[in-house]
Amino acid sequence: MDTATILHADLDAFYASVEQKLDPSLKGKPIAVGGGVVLAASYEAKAFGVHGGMPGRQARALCPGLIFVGGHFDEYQRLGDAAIRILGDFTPLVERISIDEAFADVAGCTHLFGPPAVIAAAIRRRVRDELALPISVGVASTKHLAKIASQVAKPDGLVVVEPGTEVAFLHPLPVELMWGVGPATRARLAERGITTIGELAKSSPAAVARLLGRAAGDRLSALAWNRDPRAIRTRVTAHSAGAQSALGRRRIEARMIRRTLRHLADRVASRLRAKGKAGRTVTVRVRFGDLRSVTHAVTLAQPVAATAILATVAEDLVRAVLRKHSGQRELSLLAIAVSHIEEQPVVQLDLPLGLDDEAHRPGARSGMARLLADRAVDRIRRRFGRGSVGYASVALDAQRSVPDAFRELAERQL
DNA sequence: TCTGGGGTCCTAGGACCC
DNA sequence: TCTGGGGTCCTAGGACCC
Repeated sequence: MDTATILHADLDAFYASVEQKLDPSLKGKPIAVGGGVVLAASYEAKAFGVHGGMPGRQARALCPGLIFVGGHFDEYQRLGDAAIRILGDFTPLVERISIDEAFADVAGCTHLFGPPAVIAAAIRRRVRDELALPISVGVASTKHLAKIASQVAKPDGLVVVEPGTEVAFLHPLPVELMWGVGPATRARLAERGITTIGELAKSSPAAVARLLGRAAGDRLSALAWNRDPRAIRTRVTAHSAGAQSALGRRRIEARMIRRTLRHLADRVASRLRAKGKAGRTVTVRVRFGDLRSVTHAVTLAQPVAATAILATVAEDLVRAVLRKHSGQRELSLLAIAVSHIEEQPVVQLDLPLGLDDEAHRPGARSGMARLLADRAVDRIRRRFGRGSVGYASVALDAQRSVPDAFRELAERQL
């Protein structure tokens, strides 16, 4: 690894920066996107301890001058895409990892644009000039190190780790800057007196593996010596799709569970259908009033993409969970996820409905009929918008804490 | 610090097969 | 009577990331 051609580009406090760009009077002020829940905070707000996921009132208590803004979700998508496109003007080797963050390998384009550090500076300039947004970039020989470099560069900075200086750069830094070290791992390492990446590097890999498990131990030991060459992956598709809904604290009640699961199943299944996919494993998560959560899963013989079937399977799973935890009185969250996703060849729309065995049972609606009904709904929504048609009981449910537009920003390509 | 939503990966145990 | 090994799939839970 004697070249440093990997870039990691990361828009700073992205949603909040977009709001400050759209309304310059917000510049330099502590702002939070959201209302009941903080979806994103500006640096000025973060300085007070405000962060994403925090309840609005708690944020207001921490930061009395905090300004709440509603959120321009379409703008986030548009500007995020535009920033990634600027990377793409330099190289096709771009791996986007979220709406506001991507890796790029510029090894093949230095003859056109100059050394990686020059390219990184050009990218930052273009994002500033064309989009009026701050962006930090790290340049290094590996993805992981480039990512750490961009973190160190924040806000609105550039850090280049020259070949040969990697370990000297890495070792004084705290372990929690490593990808994969969160609160639990940090605490476990700290018990052993390990707080810097250098201290981790000097611990025996066997000891680290005993502490954190084989895979995590091996990986972190490799990272600590910058021996983790991962390739840029330009086409990454998700292996699962899910949706969840926080409920506050509600008494367990069948009708409310039904409605919530319908809505979640609709979100997940329509995404699958839009990509011609279906999944065999259905997992539900139930979080109780005491915030303890339980998952339950089933793998089906046939993949599902029909809303009604997914909803029914999910209801059965949730019922089983509730039977097993009959002491619980309240729910705080329900979630559905579908995995084992596979291509679902487009079914012949003109196939006679009676072909499905299920249809021979009196009163049963066949899987095929359900899929056809879903497709009709999908078409109407494409023409007239998502809210134009849906399950009536669900369409009325407008009191969700997070807007669907915000959820969509986090969805990954299936 | 218990607070939102969409994801990934790992571990461990059990079932089942050869 | 319990002795051996390897592989795959499934489920539940945990940690982590943005």
